[in-house]
Amino acid sequence: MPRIFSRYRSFMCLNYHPMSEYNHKKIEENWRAFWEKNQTFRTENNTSKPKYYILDMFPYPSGAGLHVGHPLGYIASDIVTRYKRLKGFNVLHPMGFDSFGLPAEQYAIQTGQHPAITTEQNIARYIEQLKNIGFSFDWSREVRTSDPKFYKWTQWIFMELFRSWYNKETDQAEPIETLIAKFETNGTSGIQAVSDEDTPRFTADEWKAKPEREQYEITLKYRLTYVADAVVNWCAALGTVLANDEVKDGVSERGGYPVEQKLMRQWMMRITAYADRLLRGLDTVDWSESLKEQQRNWIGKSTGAEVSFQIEQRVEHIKVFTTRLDTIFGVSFMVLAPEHELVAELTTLAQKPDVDAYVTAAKMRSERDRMADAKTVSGVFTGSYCINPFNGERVPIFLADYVLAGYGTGAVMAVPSGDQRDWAFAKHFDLPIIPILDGQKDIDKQADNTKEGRYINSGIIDGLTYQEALPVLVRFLEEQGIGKAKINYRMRDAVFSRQRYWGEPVPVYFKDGLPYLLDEQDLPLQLPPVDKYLPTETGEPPLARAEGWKYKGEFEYELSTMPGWAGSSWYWYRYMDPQNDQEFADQKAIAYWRDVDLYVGGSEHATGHLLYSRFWNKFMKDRGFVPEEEPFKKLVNQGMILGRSNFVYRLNLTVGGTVKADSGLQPTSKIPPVVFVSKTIKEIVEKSSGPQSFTGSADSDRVQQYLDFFENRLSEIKRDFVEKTPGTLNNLYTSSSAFTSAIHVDVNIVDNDVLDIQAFKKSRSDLENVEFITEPDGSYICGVEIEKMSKSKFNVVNPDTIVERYGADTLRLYEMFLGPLTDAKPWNTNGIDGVYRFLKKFWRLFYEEPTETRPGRWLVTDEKPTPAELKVLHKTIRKVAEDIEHLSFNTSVSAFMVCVNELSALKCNKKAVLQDLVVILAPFAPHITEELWAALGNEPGTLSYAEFPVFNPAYLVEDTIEYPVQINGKVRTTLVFSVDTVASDIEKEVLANEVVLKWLEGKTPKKIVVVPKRIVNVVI
RNA sequence: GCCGGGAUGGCGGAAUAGGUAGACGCGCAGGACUUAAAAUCCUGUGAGCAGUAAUGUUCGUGCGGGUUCGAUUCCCGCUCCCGGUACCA
Repeated sequence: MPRIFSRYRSFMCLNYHPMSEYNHKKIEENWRAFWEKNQTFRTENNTSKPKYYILDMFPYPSGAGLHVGHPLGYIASDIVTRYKRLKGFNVLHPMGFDSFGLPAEQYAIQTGQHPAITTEQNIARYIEQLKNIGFSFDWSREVRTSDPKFYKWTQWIFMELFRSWYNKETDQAEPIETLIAKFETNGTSGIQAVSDEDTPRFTADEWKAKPEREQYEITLKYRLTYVADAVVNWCAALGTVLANDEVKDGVSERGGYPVEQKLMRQWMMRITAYADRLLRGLDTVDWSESLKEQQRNWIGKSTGAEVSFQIEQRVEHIKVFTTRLDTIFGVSFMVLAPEHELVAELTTLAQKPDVDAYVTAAKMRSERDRMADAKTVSGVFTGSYCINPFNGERVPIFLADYVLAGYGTGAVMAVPSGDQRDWAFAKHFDLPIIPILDGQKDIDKQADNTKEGRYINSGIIDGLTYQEALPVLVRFLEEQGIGKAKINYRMRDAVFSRQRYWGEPVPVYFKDGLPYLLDEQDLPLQLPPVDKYLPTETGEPPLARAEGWKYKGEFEYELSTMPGWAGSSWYWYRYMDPQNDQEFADQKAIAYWRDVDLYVGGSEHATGHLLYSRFWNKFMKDRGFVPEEEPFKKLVNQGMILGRSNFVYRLNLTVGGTVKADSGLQPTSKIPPVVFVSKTIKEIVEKSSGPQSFTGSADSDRVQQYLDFFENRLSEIKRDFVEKTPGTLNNLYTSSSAFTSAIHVDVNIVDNDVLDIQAFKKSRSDLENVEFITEPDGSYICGVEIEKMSKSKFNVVNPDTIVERYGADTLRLYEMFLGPLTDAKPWNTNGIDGVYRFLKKFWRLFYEEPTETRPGRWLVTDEKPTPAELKVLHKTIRKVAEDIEHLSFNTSVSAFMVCVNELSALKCNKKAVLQDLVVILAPFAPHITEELWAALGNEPGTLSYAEFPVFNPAYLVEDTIEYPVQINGKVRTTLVFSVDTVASDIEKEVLANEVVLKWLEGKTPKKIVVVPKRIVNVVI
């Protein structure tokens, strides 16, 4: 009766606070429903507010659901989003799904279920999980790359790429018509285009005389997307091309079938046209230096020269690219990739068996293996020679698999005195190592790539330095017509075809062997139904299975689909105007949102997604579809969350006994009991039987206690086993080689490395009757290892259980509290209680702790805050605002903790302080703050668009400073001085200090360093 | 192999211009409340040595050097771990 009364009273007395106890479940459910109903986070495309676009790399919706690694970046971006709203920005913060991909296709192959169905289910689960964490996404803008309404525009961009060429003169992409116009007026003369190597030269008249088909064929060599042969991992047994990921140690991961490198007709993207702009653009974006460095290295711009080596007694040349033209007189052999187009011609009859064997072996090795293997030297002599154009020397031509066909010209001029790999090759094949610079040292032991000194054995550049020699060499090259200065890029054109089902169909059909674009009104070209998601028996992609799938009922479609990165290369524009069916996005919306102000995602996308996106963006800018040269102004990589795997140790027991030959007993018929040993026991038993046993240490009593405990338990188990399974074969032996086996155990039934034994037994039917040898106190301690979070390692932690137990606010704070956003960090929930306690303590500033008989009273008053309270508040305002700007969220969480600790100590319940605190905490913990914001008398739901409190430095002014006083760099005491004390006065007082005098021992200090407002150091 | 990143107490981490190493949280230990437990609150907590204690002192930021009055921070040389390496996304 009294309980009901007081609850009723407290409810009536105040404007709004139905809840005096911090009930995260109720609070969070209420506010999530409120936001959804009121569309709190819906974003408009035109307001007078300044725009701010915060983007998360959208996830691939896998079947395992969202794990705690996913939200890390989303929480960070949501904090910035909510902060920017409080700062008066109109923030675009959308979410969607990169929903084409291999896992769904694998699943479809296994189950026969259409990938669209599983993808749909996975997305539904992701959305539910994301909504549970309280992100302020504008869900009305969600996109999915596998939705035909979306991929219609991916296909449209592909078509625009096909309709474009790259004009080096204007340094941008242009419609193919401008190229044709040039052909019509001047032929190929004066055309500076990025194109295939084998473009024919012709005059305007010749062009006009060509038949239409031939004209079209010529333009195909210029378009930004084109068909060419590219090397792929071909697995004949599976009838398909494999991702590098799916190849392990040269064989397919599934099934272990052989994989060979095979050339295949593929759609390519002429990203190399943009190499230099991709490089230059990096200087204009606010990304981490390491990320930019990775992209620079990937693009790999190198300045050098291309030189042609005439093949002896033949008309053909071998072209090589070198960045060290100055070493040309040191060339003692030539190395070609085994796939080089001239291999067959160069191979002499005598060498043919060796060469054939080598080429076949190289086909079996993946590109990465070939590059990674620097230790073994392998190669084969072709039997042919070429001529060094600088000195006329004969140069033997070898093949070696460390030279890759796709890089540069697929040929390398080898200079063993200057390049370690060439040096090793020369040693192996006993080829000459010619010194070329007097500055080279010890070249009989290793290569020396120095540019120091003057040239020797080097014909026209003998006696010159590097700087002097280079122009001489380039002039010679050009005069003799044997080469030219050239800029080379490591980056290659991107393969755009996938021999897969679950991707965007390419909007192309073939007529008389030539590719043509579909009519634009026929977009989207939808994925046709197929009976199976496998390649055909003849090795064609799955789309070949689609029956009657022909363009206009007549022409063959392209059968490959687009790669995973197609949709993600432009998706951020779709969020600006996601429903538009006339354009990929309305130009007005694009003009307003322009680019992404903050992009958050994993560093594993550094060279894939982020290069392709920049490439497409630049292309779209060239063609006038978008306004900005760079799409992502600022970018941060969140660190990977590693899983903390737990292990149980299964005792390796064998059933034994002496079996007489005539006994008829089957030794294998008895299964030993399954026994799990706790970690400490396992370690002690292992150590005590190992070489370094415990002897005479202080621990020896404890060790003996554990050993006795183990022996007793084991005897018990043996006795039980004998009783339950009578017979002669009933002895149990522990293995001496592998005492136990570590087995992954689901981390969700382990708490602080202590196993929930009951839950473990219940988790699988075969574990019901297992035995445990626990610690003497009855607990079972698990082993620990940090590894990648993955379902197969049973270390995936699902955010749902944490949200259920602690609430989304705690999850959000805890993920941020784990450490710096950009660091990789192991996930463990050991500290989560501390964050939860913090929220409860924060709540206690507003509500008294409830007792058995009555709920907690509302404590907040309208009293004027004291200077001490204002100091705490403003210190926190400054720290949190700074931290958010620097994306240092772990430190702001601890700043909140310090603030609440201090306000609790001051017993501060004043609205003037607490209301500001609610606002600055809101981006981190939106639910609890919405609740308290309303309880403080504000209109529910208005917190998201409130105003971030302004920091007032006046509250933080100090009039004294505590100086640490060091002797020889070690702090020995501290002294307090008023802020305006001059250095000489400080010095005087420091020298009079008794601690300092003690250390001086009567000597005069050598030096006294006084750093104003910082520190004093006395050097003795 | 190549490119990029990282390493600080028992654990996650802090020290944002080279200036008191270990903020904050977890864990642990002791205490208060309780029949008890949970929850909550209070105190202590890098390691060693000396001291009843206050305290003093030495060592200490992966390893080995260097620059500096002073280095977790800057430089040189290593070790180990992680990411990427062109069809995972």
